[in-house]
Amino acid sequence: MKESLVQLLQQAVRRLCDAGDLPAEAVQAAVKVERARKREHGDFACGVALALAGQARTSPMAVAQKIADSISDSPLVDKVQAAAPGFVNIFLSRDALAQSIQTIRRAGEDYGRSDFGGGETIMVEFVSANPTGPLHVGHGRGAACGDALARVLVAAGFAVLREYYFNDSGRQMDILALSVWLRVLENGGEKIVFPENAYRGGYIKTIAQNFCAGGGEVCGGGALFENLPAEDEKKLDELIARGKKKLGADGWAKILNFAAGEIMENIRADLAMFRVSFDNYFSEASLAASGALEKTVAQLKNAGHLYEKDGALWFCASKFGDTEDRVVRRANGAYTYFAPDIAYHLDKVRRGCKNMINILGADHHGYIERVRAALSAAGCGEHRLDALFLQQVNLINGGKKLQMSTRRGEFVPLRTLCEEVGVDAARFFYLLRKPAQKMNFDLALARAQSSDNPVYYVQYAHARICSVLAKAGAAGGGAGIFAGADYALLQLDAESDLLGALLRYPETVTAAARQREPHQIAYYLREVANYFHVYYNRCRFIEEQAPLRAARLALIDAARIVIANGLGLLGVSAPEKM
RNA sequence: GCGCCCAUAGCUCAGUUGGAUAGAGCGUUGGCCUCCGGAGCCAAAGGUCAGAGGUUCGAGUCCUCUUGGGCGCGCCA
Repeated sequence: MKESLVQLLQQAVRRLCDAGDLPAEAVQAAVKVERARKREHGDFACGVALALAGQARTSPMAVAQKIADSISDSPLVDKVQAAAPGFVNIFLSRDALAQSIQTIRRAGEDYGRSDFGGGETIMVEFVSANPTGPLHVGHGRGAACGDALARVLVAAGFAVLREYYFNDSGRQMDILALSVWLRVLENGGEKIVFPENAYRGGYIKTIAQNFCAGGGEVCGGGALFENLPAEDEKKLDELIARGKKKLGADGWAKILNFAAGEIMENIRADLAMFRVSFDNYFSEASLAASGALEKTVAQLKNAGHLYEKDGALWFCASKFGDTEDRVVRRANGAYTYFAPDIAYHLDKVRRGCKNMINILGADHHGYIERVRAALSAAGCGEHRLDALFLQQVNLINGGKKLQMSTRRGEFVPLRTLCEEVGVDAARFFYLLRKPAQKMNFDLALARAQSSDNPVYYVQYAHARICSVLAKAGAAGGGAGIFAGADYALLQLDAESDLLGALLRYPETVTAAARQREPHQIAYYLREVANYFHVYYNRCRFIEEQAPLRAARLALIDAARIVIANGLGLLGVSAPEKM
């Protein structure tokens, strides 16, 4: 549609240049057409005349008039007008509009799909919360956004892989094991001093109980808390060392794996509840186990991108665009988290991902450059790695702003939010903000305002349409309620507004995919719902006059399709009744 | 100190790769159901788009600076 209009305009400009009405170089002017924002401005508008006026040394209005006059007839176009200060406004023909209702209804569930992505593989990595605690409302943003983006990309013609990467090794996991172990001892009646900076959440106690119930045994603490270092983090490390000594490597691993397993299982259940699914859960520990980690380091080393300094092994990231070099292996022989991350992203490349999008919290923004640098160093520079940074979700508690912390046990579980307001409202709530916008979260407020959630406005429009269609079907004896429609009778402003919005759906989907901004779909749907509700109040659909009735029912059926498809992209249900 | 993000109505936020008179929800005020679902519709009030320069026919949007806020800068993850 847009393309053919651009062509019409270009032809007109060329004709004027050939005729000498415009300077010859005007042919090269970029002709852009955009949706008109106001009804008086028609359906599409073009601003070339404003740009050409300088070259032509006449007023923009005169140029616009010339262009409007020399546009050739087209079945698409009803009329073309020049408008101050120099826009060319295009009004589509009723025929073109009527046909588009049929186009939408024929496409049905496929309306809005495109091959914009050309079938290219793209991996969306999101959530990726470590198994140290349940998902909280901060993770919910990543889950809602990542899942919606993945759905949008699928609709835009990409082959999408969804992946969850979790760090199931390293110090965090030891702290988790320690936390559980101490709670187990506590259950056994021992007197413990639970460290301030271990995992304090109540779920740790539950895991400890389950561990005991499952026959897990642990040795007692004894002098466990004597002579500990004063500094908090050192204290944890010492407790971990004592625990490992007491339980032995196997005993420690048993409790660690049990805890991580329980938490991961819980996370998966929460994600399923939140209607988020992954093609793959990728374990960091598996990279070491499979030898991929060693292999990656060797590969970089052989290529001459690693060097030793102060006993540590460094990657010369600064040669590949990062601001400084980064440690890959510490002086104590342990790898940093960066090393497996390199191996992981090389594995993505190995699996054929030309494009990778990592959805990360804004606090990880320095991180993506170094991984990119590593990809270039490994000769995979042509594989594109992008990050979508979601700004922080702050927790508001009694008017005070806290940052959510799994360690301190300060968070609201995602599950709690969904139980309070429902999955639809929760997902829509997250998707109502663009990624770069920070977000404060107050459960009490969310609960109080849940009935104001615009999701109901959109769902209500869908349910209303279904209800009208059902009634019309019943009244009309069932079949054929759309038969004999005369679309030329749709002459209300409310009708052209609604239809105009419906026609914008496909480009809204590709824009959301291109800009990685699923929130655009949410705002678009609110607009469509608004046009529908206005229409609903403006006239009756189940009309006496059959050709008009059928046309109106077809139009709202098209609206039903768009709303259902759009909500589907957001992972929100489109109920027929509410 | 360096880097990234943000600043739009009383509050929470949109604003289509620069377009015409800057929009919506909530809140406030006043209207609309004998009729397809009132979780709806209509209207009013509410703005120096943080500030100052610049680019452009045209700037909330792009560039520079200033102010104010968030985050990051570890051989933590």
